[in-house]
Amino acid sequence: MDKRYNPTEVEEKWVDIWSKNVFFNKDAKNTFSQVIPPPNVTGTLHMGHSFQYAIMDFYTRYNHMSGKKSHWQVGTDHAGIATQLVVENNLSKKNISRLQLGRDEFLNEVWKWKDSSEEKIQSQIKRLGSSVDWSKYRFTLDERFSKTVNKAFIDLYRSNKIYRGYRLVNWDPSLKTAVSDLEVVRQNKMGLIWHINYPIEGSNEFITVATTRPETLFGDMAIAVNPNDSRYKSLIGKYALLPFLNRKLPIIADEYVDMEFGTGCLKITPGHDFNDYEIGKKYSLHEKDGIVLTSKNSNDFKPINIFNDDAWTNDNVPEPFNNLDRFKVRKIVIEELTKLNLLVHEENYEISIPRGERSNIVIEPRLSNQWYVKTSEMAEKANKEVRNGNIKFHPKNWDKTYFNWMDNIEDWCISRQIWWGHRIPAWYDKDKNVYVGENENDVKNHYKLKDIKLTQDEDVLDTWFSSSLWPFGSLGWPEETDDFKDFFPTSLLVTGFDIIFFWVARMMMMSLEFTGKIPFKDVYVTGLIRDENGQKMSKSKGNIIDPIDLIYGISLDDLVKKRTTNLMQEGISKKIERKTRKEFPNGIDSYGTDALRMTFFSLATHTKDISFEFGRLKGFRNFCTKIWNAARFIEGYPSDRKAFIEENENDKYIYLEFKKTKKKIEKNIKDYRLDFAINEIYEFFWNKFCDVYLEDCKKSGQTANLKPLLKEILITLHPFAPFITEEINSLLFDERII
RNA sequence: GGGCGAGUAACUCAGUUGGUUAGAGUGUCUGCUCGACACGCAGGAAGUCGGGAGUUCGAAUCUCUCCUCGCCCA
Repeated sequence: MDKRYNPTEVEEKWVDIWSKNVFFNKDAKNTFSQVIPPPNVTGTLHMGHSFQYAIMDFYTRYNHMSGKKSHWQVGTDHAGIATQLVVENNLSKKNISRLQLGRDEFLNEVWKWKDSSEEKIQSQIKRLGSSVDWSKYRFTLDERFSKTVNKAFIDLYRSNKIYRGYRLVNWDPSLKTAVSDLEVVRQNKMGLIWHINYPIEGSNEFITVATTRPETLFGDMAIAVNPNDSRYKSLIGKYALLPFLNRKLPIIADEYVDMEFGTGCLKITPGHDFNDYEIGKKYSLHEKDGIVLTSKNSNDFKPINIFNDDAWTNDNVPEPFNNLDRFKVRKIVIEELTKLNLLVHEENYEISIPRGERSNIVIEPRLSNQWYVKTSEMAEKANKEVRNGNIKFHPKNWDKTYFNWMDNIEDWCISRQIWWGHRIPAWYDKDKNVYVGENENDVKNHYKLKDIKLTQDEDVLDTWFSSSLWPFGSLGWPEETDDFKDFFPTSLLVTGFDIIFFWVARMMMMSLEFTGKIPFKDVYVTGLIRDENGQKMSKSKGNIIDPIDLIYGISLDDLVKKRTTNLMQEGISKKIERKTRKEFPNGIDSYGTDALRMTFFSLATHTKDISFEFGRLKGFRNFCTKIWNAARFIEGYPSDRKAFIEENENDKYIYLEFKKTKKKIEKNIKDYRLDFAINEIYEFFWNKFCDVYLEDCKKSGQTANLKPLLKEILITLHPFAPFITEEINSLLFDERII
């Protein structure tokens, strides 16, 4: 054995072996299975991925070594909006726009990007030593998985669980697509609230409304007050006149209005506010000849839309306000109201601004046709499985977060007005009738259509729709494949708390819907990896650490270069460089994958935020060296003994300790406490095996047990540190652990 | 407004059902290049466990309350 352990050299050797050979207990009765949360093909993997993959690989290896047929399904996600944006940004650097290229040409570009990103991701997964079967690799937009997605959509549609609806959605005006509630991030900020006078018809009086969005007044359809509000009782039933347009707005009374808020009078703008939409629907507001009417017939409800898809004002807005950006309109509206003496008051007010998760632009509620999944019934079924304990969260407390959302779940908007994704399998005739099916022929057969012209829906599905099918789709569903039969439902899901709603909950709903089974039994919810100061790692903060750099090490200059190239804001690069040079004056050392893995395990505590610590990484690198050196020492005491035989007090002591340690580790693994487990093995190996037993063997000269004991220890240690254990095992015993 | 979580050694964190002198890694201090290992060995310092009150023979752990910080939902 070399005097010093050289992790990268050894690891590369095993990476090569493990990525080509699948270890598989093919005749075992018991199985263990899990699916990878497919990483987005937007670029490369980060610390969070390697953290979770370490845990997944641990359980795959551990279960394999326990004799189970164990399978870890690998794959990647097309990540619709995210990937499309990356490619669009790259093209815009060359001054090419998506529209210039056209749909097909643009998609070609995205596929090219996907190929290169996929290749990087695959090699990273391999480099971490992940024990997956590459022959079973799936991509969410490959032909087979697309069939799964289509089938799911069609089945849901034909069983009335998907519908198309014209209603208010979260609209991203820069991406020009609808996004789901979950893709909207709220930002609280100090803003302004304006008090505006609306004249009362046939009098000199005014009614004063308070609003944070004066620019939407062109879409106003009513004024609402609380029926118990004595200030306004006399006005109920009268009309207010909308400034600039003189549209007659009914003054309606509804308990919904909070008397304490603003003036106690709300302008109702059903086309541009979710709460107002509900009120508008309740009273079926509709405009006729400049008068807004109410009715009991919900079909009458017709909200007024004042924006185009880019959130510029449309023709429902008069001169000089039309064809302008919404923020400009706001400015002019305020100016003109002031001129008319209708602006009463303006004050600071804390507002909550909805922004697009991806684009960061202010989201505009917008009326449009979209596809929805009915969720309430599915959610109830999923909840039951959690309540029954058939699906368990670890740590348990996450079920509260889960229920908090599921108990208030809304229908899920699944259509997106982008190009990269699963095209919605729906066709329209010239009268806009909808036909859903696998393809045009299938549609014509199913609906018994004659030779009429059909056009396919332009939209694609929300990425999370396909992801929700992943646990069974990736295993072959709807085909009854061997993998599906053997490995579904899966045993375990390892994922971050940030996607419990996006993904975990939706997989449960879809899995129960299509297979009648739960998708997984245990959900191991991990925290999110932060930097050493608990800060979220991000390019703009300049605190990103690439797991590969921890494995191989990186020079200071290269690290600075990596952190400062391709920044969105060029200005911050100096600051990032200064910070980086101060924090890593000598760059980053090479630590090796085993040390990184073990660090992750020790950090896998039950907290939400996990600060990645170099101190700990160093500690585990030292541990690897310790293991190597102990083995090197033992190598010097050849022995033919195959099994450990208790011959003296020292032997009795260590073997008992070893048994106790193994027992504790097994319990920790069952409880999903790898942080405890790694501490147990660390403590045993260093403080008991090395410091006590080895020293004692040196003194007594009774060394025949060293090799057999080391062999047993290597096996226990293997899922924690697969590379070094496999290497030592092959050097000393000329065998393979796995 | 509703929900969840955090505050323990210089730093980052454990502390699993309340039980001897509160643990780990890193850092730090002293001494050691002696045949596995200086990425090491031997030894040491370091904590009024956010504040206050209570329950208990006994509280970092349970209860109440206050302070500070974070996240999620509306």
